[in-house]
Amino acid sequence: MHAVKKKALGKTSNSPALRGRIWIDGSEGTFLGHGRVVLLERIREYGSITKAAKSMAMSYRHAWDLVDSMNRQTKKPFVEAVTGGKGGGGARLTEDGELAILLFWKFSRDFQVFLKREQAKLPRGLRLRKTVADSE
Amino acid sequence: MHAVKKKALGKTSNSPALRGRIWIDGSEGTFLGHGRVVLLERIREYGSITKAAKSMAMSYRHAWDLVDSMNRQTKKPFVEAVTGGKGGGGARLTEDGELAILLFWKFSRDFQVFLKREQAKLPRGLRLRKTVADSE
DNA sequence: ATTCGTTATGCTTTTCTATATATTACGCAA
DNA sequence: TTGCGTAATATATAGAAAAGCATAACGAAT
Repeated sequence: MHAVKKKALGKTSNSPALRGRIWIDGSEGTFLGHGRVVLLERIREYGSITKAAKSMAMSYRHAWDLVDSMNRQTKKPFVEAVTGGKGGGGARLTEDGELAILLFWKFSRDFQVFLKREQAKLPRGLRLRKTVADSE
Repeated sequence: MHAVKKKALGKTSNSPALRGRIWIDGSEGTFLGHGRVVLLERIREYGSITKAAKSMAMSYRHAWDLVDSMNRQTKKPFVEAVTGGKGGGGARLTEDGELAILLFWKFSRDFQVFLKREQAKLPRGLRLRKTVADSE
């Protein structure tokens, strides 16, 4: 990471950063979230839950549970898997899964815009303590 | 472990719900979040970290850690505590703490508005499965 | 029939967080 | 001086989530 130095560091305090997370809920609770959507993208890319999980440093068990959770909550599944056969099988992203990805990223982009706007609204009143790391 | 589950009503609607959480970050990570702000309010109400924690079913240890984390990251502390004395001591919310509460709730209200607007934008395309009646 | 890589599934272990418990310090008041 | 209720701090326990591990089923290719 490259730190941009604009002026000499004086006694000015940091401006706090806004952060957030968003989800789409279904009948069992979480239905779509950042991690799940990335997982869907990786499944599309690799055609395999195993490879998708590995590419995210996630256990296969966890990845499978997430896929199963999504499939249980949709009328039409996002991922269709086959066992056995050429290459041992694999998994495929359905058209609905594709749309889900688009839907969530749209939501996510809107959210980032929201955070940026809120950031701009922050009053100068709130003074945070500086850190050593901020000096480099 | 009981097999009794909350009876699910047969919903005919399948519109997904949007959910989210927001935080304000400081030099050590989380600085302000929903739980921390409620804690500040309770400290103001009870004048005691112990009573505030109890009112939230939160361990004193955890509450103290949160207060300490906020105080470490602000230039001027949000909570001032005194040990010993009449009643054994207590804790008091500072003016900056008061402003922090207002600031966060404003952020939080804006976020709720955002979620409502996003909800309205949701396409009818995404079909979720209806709440599953117990088949056991 | 054997091999192969993946899905699917159960069980165990690790990890992280918060709770629970215990102890000391504190200072006013009786 | 003693008692009281709180702050402050250390250590231990519990619960949940994820990872790790083991194993069976599967079906095309060889």
